[in-house]
Amino acid sequence: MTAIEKPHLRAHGVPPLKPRTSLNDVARKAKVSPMTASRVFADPERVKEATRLRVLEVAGRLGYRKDLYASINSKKRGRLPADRTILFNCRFEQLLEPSTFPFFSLVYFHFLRAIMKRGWRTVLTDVEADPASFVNAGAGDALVLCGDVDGAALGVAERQAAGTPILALCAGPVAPHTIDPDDARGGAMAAEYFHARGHRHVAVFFSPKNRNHVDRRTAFEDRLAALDPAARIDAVPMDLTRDRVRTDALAEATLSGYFGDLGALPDSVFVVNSYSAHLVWRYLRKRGVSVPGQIGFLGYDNPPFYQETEVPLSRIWFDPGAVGQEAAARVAVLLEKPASRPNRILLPVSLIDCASVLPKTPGTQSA
Amino acid sequence: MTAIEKPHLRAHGVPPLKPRTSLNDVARKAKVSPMTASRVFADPERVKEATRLRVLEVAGRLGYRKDLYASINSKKRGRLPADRTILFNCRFEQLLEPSTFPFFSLVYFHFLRAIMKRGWRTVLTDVEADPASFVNAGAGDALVLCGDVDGAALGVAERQAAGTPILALCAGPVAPHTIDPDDARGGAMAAEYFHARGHRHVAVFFSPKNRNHVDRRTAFEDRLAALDPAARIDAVPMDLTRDRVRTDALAEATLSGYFGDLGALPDSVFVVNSYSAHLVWRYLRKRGVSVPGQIGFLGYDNPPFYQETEVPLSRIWFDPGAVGQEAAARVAVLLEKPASRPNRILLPVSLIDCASVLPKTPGTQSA
DNA sequence: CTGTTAGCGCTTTCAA
DNA sequence: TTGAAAGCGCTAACAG
Repeated sequence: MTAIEKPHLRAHGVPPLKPRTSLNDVARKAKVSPMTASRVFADPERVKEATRLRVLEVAGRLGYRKDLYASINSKKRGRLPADRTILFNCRFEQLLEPSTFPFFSLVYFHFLRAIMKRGWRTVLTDVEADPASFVNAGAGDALVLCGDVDGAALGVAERQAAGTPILALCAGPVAPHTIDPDDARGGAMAAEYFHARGHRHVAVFFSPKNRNHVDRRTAFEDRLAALDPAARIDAVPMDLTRDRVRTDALAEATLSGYFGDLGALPDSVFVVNSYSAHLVWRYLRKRGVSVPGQIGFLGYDNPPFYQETEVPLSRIWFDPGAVGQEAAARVAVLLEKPASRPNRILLPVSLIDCASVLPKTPGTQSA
Repeated sequence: MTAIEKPHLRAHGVPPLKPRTSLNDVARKAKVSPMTASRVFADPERVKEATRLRVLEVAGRLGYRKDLYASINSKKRGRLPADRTILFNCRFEQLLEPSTFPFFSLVYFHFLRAIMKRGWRTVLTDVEADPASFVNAGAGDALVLCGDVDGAALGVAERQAAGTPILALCAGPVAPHTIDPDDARGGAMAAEYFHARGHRHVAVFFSPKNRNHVDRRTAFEDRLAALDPAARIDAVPMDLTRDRVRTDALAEATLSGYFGDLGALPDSVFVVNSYSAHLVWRYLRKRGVSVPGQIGFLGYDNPPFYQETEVPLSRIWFDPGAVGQEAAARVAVLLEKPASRPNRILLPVSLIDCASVLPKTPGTQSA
C-alpha cells in the first residue's frame, strides 16, 4: 500500500496516489461474488438486506469507492458513448481578474449550462498558463477556445485536440469554426450614432493588438468617412497589457498625451472596449470634464459601471450569454458532424442609448 | 451504426449516440495488430513511419478517437489512481447573474486553478436546477457545495456523494466540513467602526434567510450593545429573493417604509451584503441624501462599485480567492484522509476604510 | 437472490 | 519494429 511513482504523471505535476480498494477486495472480504458486490452499489434493491449490509460494512471499512472509469468502460457492452467531455479553454486571468465585469465567466457559464442540458460535461483549461494540466485533462470530444489565445498555446491545443472539432469564441479567426461579435456592424453603428448627432470630431480609443478592437475601429472610420468625408477622427491606440497596473499606467500616459491641457476637446470619444472605457471615463471625471456636457461618450460592452455614472453612458454591446449559448449549439452540430465545413458566426450587436452624446446644433459644431 | 437507446441515459435527458470506431477497427483495416495501432497514438516514435502513416490515414478516414475511459482504465495495471474528478456544485443563477460582482465565479475559478495544479479536474454542477445532470455527472472524489443550497437538493447531493468527502463553502454548517467567512468578527468590526466615530444610531440591513447575513447582524448588535448600551439599532430585514426584479421591488418598498419622508435619518447604515448595499446606496442617491454628509455608510463584500461612487464606500470584506484556495487545500487533505473529523474554517475578514462614516463631534450626536 | 462467464477498449509486459 | 497474451475494475447477460 505504498505510494506509487508514475513517471508520466510526475512529469505533469500529478502527485502519486495510494492504490485503491477494488470491488474484488470488498467481495472477497465480504465472502460474496464480485457481481453481488457490484449490485450493492448499482442496484441495491436486488440484494438481500443482510448481504447488502455486510458488503457495505466491509466497503466502508476498506474505504472502497467505485472506479468511474472502469464502470463506464465496462458499460460499453451496450455501446455507451465513451466520454462526453468538452474542453473549454480560456486564460485564467481573464476569468480571475474581470477588470470591469466578468465577460468571459458569463460566456463560460452560459456555455456550460447549455451544453450540460445536452448531456455533456465540461473541463476548463488554460493551455497557456499550464500546458501540462491541459494535456493532463485528457482527450475531449471538442475543444472550445475562448478569448485571446497565444500562438504557441494555440499550437499545443490544436495538436492535442487533433481530430476533434475546434471552436473559437471571441478570438478572431484562429480556428476553422468561430463565433465573434459583429464588430464591423458595431463600428458602423457608432459612426451613425455620432453622425446623427452632428458630432464631427471623434477620438477612437482602441487596443491595436486585439483583432476585435481593430475591426471595430476600422469599420467606424470607414463608415464615418462615408457619411461625412470632412469628419475628423483621432485614432488613439491604447494598449491593453496582461498586467493591470501597467495597463493603467500606460493609459494614463496615453490619455495625458492625447488630451494635453484639455484645451481643444473632440466632440466625443468612442472607446471600443469596456476596460479602456472605464479608464477614459475616470480620467475625464478626475479632471472635471463633464460628460456629456463638454464631451460625448460612447463605450463598448455592457458592464454595470456604464449605468452607475451620474449620467449613464451609451454603449454598443453584445450578449455574453448569447455567445455561450450559440457556442453550445454550434458544438452540438460539430459533434454530430465533425467534418462540417468552416463557418464563422457573427453575433448581432446593439446600441444602448443613454444620451451621453448630445445633439449639436449646427451653429456650435466644431470645425 | 444506428443510434442506440439506453433507457437509463434517456431518463437523464442524454441523447443516444452512434457507436464509435474502436482501435481494433482501425487496426484491422490497417492490417496491423491493435498494439501497433495503440502505439501510433501513445508513442508514435516507436512505429515505423510507413506503418504509422497508414494507421493514421485509416484512423482519420474512420473518424477514430481514443476512448479516454478505456485508456485510463487499462493504465491501472500500474495502479493509476482512478478518477481525479471533483464535483463543484453551485447554483447557476449565482454564477450567471452576478448582481453586483461575480463573487462565486471567483471562488470557483480560484478553486479550479488551485486544484488543477494538484492534478485534479473539476466538474461544475447545479443539483438544484438540474438534479438529473448532477447525477449524470458521475461520481467524483469529493463534492464541494458552494453558496446557498436548498434542503432537498442537499439531500440528493449527499446521497449521490455517499462515501465521499463533502465540503461546504459560504453555505453555513450544512456539511461536516465547511469554510465560511468570519461573520461574527465582521459584525463586531462594524460595531467598533461606528462606535469609534461616535455613531449611536445605526440601521442594519440584512437578509433574514441568509445565515451569514444573520450572523453578521447578530454579532454587530451584540458588540455595539456591549460598547454603547444606549446605542440605537434599527434592524431592517431586506429580502433577497431569487428573482432580481422582485428583489428590487421589495427593496424599494422596504426602504421607503424605513426611511419614510427622510425626516429623521439614522447616523449611519450598515448593509451586510453587496447587492443590498448597492440598492440602499442607489435609493439614497436618488433622493439626494448625501453620503457621508448626511448619513454614514458601511457595506460588505468588495464589488467595484464601492470604489466608483463620488466618495468611495467603506466596507468589510473577505477574499473570494482565499475561499477558493483554502477550499482546494482542504479538499486535498480530505482526499488524503477521507475520514478527517469535521472541521469549520473561518476566513478572516478585513475593513477597508474610505471615510464614508464621518466622526461625530460630541455636540452633534443624535439622541 | 446470487453466481458464472465473457467482455468493454485499451495498454503493459514480454517475446519474436 | 511488431505482435501475442494477459489484465485493468467493473458490469450485462444469462443461469441457477
